[in-house]
This record gives sequence, structure tokens and C-alpha cells, in this order.
Amino acid sequence: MEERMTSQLFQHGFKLVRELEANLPNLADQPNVLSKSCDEILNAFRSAKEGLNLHMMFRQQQESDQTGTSLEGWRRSTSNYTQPKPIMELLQMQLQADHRSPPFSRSDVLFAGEGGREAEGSARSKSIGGGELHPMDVSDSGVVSSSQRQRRRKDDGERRTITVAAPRIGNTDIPPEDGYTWRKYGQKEILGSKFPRGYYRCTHQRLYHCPAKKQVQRLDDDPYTFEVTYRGEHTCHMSSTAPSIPPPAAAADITHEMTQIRTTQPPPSSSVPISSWLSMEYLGMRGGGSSGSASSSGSGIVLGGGGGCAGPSAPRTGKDAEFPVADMADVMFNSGSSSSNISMDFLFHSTDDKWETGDKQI
DNA sequence: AAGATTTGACCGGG
DNA sequence: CCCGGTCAAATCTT
Repeated sequence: MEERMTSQLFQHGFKLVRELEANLPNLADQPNVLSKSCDEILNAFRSAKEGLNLHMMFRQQQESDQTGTSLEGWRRSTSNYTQPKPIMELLQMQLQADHRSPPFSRSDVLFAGEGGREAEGSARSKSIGGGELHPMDVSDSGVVSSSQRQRRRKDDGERRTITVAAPRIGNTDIPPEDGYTWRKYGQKEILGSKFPRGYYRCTHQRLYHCPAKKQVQRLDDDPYTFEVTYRGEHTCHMSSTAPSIPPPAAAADITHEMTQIRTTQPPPSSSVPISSWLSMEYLGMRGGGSSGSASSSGSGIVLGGGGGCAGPSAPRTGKDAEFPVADMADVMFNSGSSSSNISMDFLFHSTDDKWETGDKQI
């Protein structure tokens, strides 16, 4: 169990590395950004290492007092969080604290909820994605009955709309990532809009009945800006067995880096007791459900590795870059706490044949 | 093969 | 009836 959490931390680190790897061609001429990303990675792995130490401590403690209650209590407290802050909000919090410009060119965040946060109940009872469990569809003949589908609309509850700047480098068709993985289920031309609107739902809707959805629409007047509307809240990370771990600063920042260039030093996540940010206390409190964006390329950023949206089924190709990544991580660990020890030559020459894979970059 | 995306059709609300 | 949202079969990707 505890090992699993730690492995999630490690996997997050790996993921950051993978992302850095994928974006390296773009970052070649932005050493400061690159350096920053390296710091994120270092922090991620450092946190993982702390987690490891923590496990060892707890294990020893558990062995000494056979009751095991302390461990149990710790676990309970760590799974006691509600919802992880969506990355957007994390960024805002973080940047607010830092007195820096907002992550994305967030012009506004408006809540259009009719007061109800009931996303969970209604969605479950009415079986949102229609298809799977329709009472009406289960005629024993297997043939769909006359009333073909049952759809639900309305009662979506809260809608949150934000505008997000698209990356001007790389594939601008892909709205910026957030910590969640989304699956596109529709696209529609909208009257009066030049660009179609994309409809996304949480990838883990099936597993966790997660009602979270979002719509992504490019603005007519500024194709580099997306308007993202979120509906419903993520419930998919509520699994008691494995809380997702959206490492606040690191994950948020690397996402951000790819989106907008800025130079900033994140709050050293390593200085935050891992137990506390595991329990999400570090993040403040609950978050509304979401953020982000999906991408047609399916390259969703998946945080953590365990619990919910952020994780159990990381769509990332899993096996592809595991070894290079591990090597890289190793190098970084051994090189101390600063990324400055890594020479650009190492990154751009000794392994340059690997960067070819980025066919969708730029 | 499983999962994601595409896309035309369907449905409900205004 | 129109429009926005969703479904689901076909297709693509991994």
C-alpha cells in the first residue's frame, strides 16, 4: 500500500521526465525553462525519496508496536482529502503567493452554477453515459427498444468557464494540459463560431462514474486562446484505496512551462513534508473539479499513478522510455540538487537520436 | 485487443 | 424547428 504511494511519486517523476524529453526540442533555446523543468523533476524525485524514507520509518514503527494503528491512522488521514486542486487553481494559488503573472492568460473564471453541487448523485442515478446501463435497452432479445437512447441534459450543475492560452509553440491545436485525462466524445460546429467545439469527458467515467466533463472551444478572435468550460466534478480519485497524487508545484509548473514562458522558482516542494502534501492539506482544501484540457493526441498528463483520474490507467505508453528515464533520473540524483550540473551537451547530443520521436511537436 | 477519436445521427430544450 | 449536447458505430492508434 505505502509502497504504492511511493511508486506513484516515482512515476510522477518519470512522467515529468518523459514530458521534458518530449518537449526538449522546443526547449533547446530556452535554457532557463529547461533548467526549471529539471528542478521540477528533481523535486519530484526528491519527494519520492522522502516518501520512501517515510515508509521505512513507519515500517520500523509498525514493527516495534505490533498494533499497527499508527500506520493505519496515517493512511486514513492521507486518504481523507476531498478533491485535489485542479492544476489551474493550483497555479493561481501558487502564483498568487509568488506575486507573479497568472499561469495562463486567464482572463476570467466564472461560475455559473445554479447552486447545486450534486454532480455525483444525479449522475449516478441517471447513468450518464447512457450506453452502458439502460434499463430500457436490456430487452432480452438484445435488441434496443423503441426509445433508443436515454440522454440526460440539464442538471449539470456548476459550469466553470475559463480561458486558456494555447501554446504558441508546438501543436497549437492541442489545448494546454491539466492534471486530468479526458476522452473526447464529440465535436460540433457551433453557430457563430469559426472553430468547432470539442466535448470531453473524464477518461475514468466508466470506472468511477466520474461525471466531470469539459468543452473546449477556440476563440474566433484569438485562435491561440481556448475557452474551456468544465462541468461536473471529478469523483474518480475518491477511491479509498489509492488517492491520486497531484504533486502541486511540480506538475502544475511543468504543464505551465509548456504553455507559457516564464521564469520562476517554484516553492520547493521538497521542503513540504511529504505526508502533508500527500494528504492534500498542503493544497488548502477541496477543489472544484477540474481544469485543463484534453488532447486529441491522447497525451494526457497523468499525475500520480494510483487512484483516480490521475491515475490507475496511465494511458501513457508505459514501457517506452522507462530505461532512459531511469538513467536520466539516476544521473540527476547523483548530480545533486541543482539541475545546473547537467550539461546541455549531455542532453542534446549524446541522446539526440531519441528526440526524433516528437513528430507531433511543432 | 483495448482504448481513443471521428463523425453523422439522435435527442431535448428553447 | 433550430441548435447544442450526446450517443455510438466506424475507424484509428497503441
